[in-house]
Amino acid sequence: MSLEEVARRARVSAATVSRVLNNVEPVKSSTRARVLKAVAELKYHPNLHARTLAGGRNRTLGVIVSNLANPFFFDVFESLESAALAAGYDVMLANTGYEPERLVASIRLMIGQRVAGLAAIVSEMDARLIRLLQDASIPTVFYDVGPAGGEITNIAVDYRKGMEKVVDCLHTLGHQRMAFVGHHNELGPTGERQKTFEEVVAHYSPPVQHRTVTGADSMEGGQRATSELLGSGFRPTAIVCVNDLMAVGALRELRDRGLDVPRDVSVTGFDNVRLAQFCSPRLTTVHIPRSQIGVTAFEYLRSDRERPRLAGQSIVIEPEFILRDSVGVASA
Amino acid sequence: MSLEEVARRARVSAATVSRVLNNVEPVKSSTRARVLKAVAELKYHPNLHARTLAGGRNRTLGVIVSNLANPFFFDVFESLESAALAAGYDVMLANTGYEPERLVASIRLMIGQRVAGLAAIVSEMDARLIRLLQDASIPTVFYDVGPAGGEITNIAVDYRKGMEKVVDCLHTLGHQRMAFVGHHNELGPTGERQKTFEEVVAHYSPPVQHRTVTGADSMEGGQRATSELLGSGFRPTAIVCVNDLMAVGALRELRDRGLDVPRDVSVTGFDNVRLAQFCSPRLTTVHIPRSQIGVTAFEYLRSDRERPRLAGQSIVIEPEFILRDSVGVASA
DNA sequence: TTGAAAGCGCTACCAG
DNA sequence: CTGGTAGCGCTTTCAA
Repeated sequence: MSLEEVARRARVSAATVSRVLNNVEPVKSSTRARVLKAVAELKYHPNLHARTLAGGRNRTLGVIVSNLANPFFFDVFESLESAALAAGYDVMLANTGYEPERLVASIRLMIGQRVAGLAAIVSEMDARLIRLLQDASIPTVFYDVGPAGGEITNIAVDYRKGMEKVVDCLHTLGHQRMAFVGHHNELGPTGERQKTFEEVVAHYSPPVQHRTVTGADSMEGGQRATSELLGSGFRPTAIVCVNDLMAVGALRELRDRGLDVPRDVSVTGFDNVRLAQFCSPRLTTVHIPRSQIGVTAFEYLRSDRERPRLAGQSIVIEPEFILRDSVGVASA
Repeated sequence: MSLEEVARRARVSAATVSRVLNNVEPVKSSTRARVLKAVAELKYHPNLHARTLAGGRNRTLGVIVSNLANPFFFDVFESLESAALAAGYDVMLANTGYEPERLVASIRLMIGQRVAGLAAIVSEMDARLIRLLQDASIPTVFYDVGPAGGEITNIAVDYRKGMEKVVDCLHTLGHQRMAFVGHHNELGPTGERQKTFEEVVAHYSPPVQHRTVTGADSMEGGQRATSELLGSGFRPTAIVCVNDLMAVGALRELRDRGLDVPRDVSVTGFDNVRLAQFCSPRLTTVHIPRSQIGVTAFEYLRSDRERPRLAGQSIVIEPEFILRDSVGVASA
């Protein structure tokens, strides 16, 4: 089933069918009608591969994320996608599950598809892969891969500031024994949160005791890490989690051990995903404007109108501390 | 950057480069090495559109889901994807957000891409769209679109049985005033759950009072629907939710109103997503084997080995009732 | 073991 | 307003 067959049936040339399908250039309406009729009768659907090959153009954007099961990534994707759709772009999504091989495969796929732009919202990006993308010379937006450079745009969130507020708040409430529940991936944004936590905590005097544990980026991971933490004998009065998802896991573990939040232990999350308001107690967290990230990424990827090329520049987004019920004054 | 250029640099023909890249047919290893070297130096990535066009074949499967923000859909997708990846297929994902236009667009996209198979895990599928897919003659697996037919495979879950267990359990515990929190989409699986609820509830004597409200398929939707329910003056002792996500929203609303679960009101979900064990109280629900659905869907889509063509047949999956903390005996 | 050439289905340019 | 035709980049016979 091809353009050719439609052309034959409508008794016109392939060129004309193409014009009708892309409604471009003048086509007599009677001809147009005849073509459309043939298209319908033959149940014809243009082959997108052929179209892209011939046209050279490509209105498809690629998005790669680390963990779609974490609402943070989904929200960023969703806002980027709807902005793109509204502007007439298609979006391809790839999920790596933090696995380097899948990241590589996804990048190759996107390059092979000759996407018009790529948003890499992943924390496991390494220098080699960045090079790969640069060499392919496809417009790329990264999320927190560190210093941008060349044709690369980098969107960063000022995690440090957010994390400082969290720890300061806890310290002010009298917490002297804190723990950090992070996840396995030390690179990128989540690693930065952990580093910041440890640095900030180290500055207090009298000193604040602290300890760090890690787990998978999931509710189960948060629960296990918390279990390990508590099993180690350390008795934190506050647990700072790398994100909301893991914080919900921490909440579960604490409850299972008969500990009350926030009376016995305070807990904080990060991201302010919707779940943070639906768990109980409601999570104290740091809001990261995910839809702003998605929309901004798209704005730097679209190429129809002239956009400022921020070569090597990083755009920084400010997070916002949100105090809710999961935090209270330090217990004995 | 094309095959041609690589061929030129390696001083071989395009055909040979193609052979090396697809490692097929005999190629002298010295030639192979030369080609690989040229590929690396040129940072060449084959154009997948050209490849698909020329080859005719296509190892890409399409998956369309209604709401990726609901873990149910994500879980099905994920298991299907990993089965597919392991078997050497690529997977394209499209999310409709329950919007009919996006469903149509997604289907057209998949057909245009000439995917090797399509899994439509959506509840808003209508007869017209099913025809569209049939006409495109692409192997398709539907999720609960009702009676299958023609080349179509349909995977169904015996919701009725699951819902009966839920209502029976509640009735046994003495609940005489029940409410159903459903979502806007009356078609497909979720509509069936609602219908079943109403039918089962109607059978009891003395009669069980009941009422149904609906909202969006999200935690917020569940909260709002519950708010509307309670605002109407009806005082259910048990709230049966169409799925876990909305049940978590119901939990939130009840807590906000100072009602204790399960002491004052019992709540049930459906699906048994991971969240059901991480909220509190833990949700009584019905387990739907999502990974089984994903894997099964893939098995009916793969075409390398001969598979039984279940024309017009429906395969049925059994759900399992899971009693947890969100249910208790009826309050006064 | 390798090369030449014929498409795959479509768009875009050039005539008419 | 419409048709002819040259590619787009790759795979795949068919010969050599």
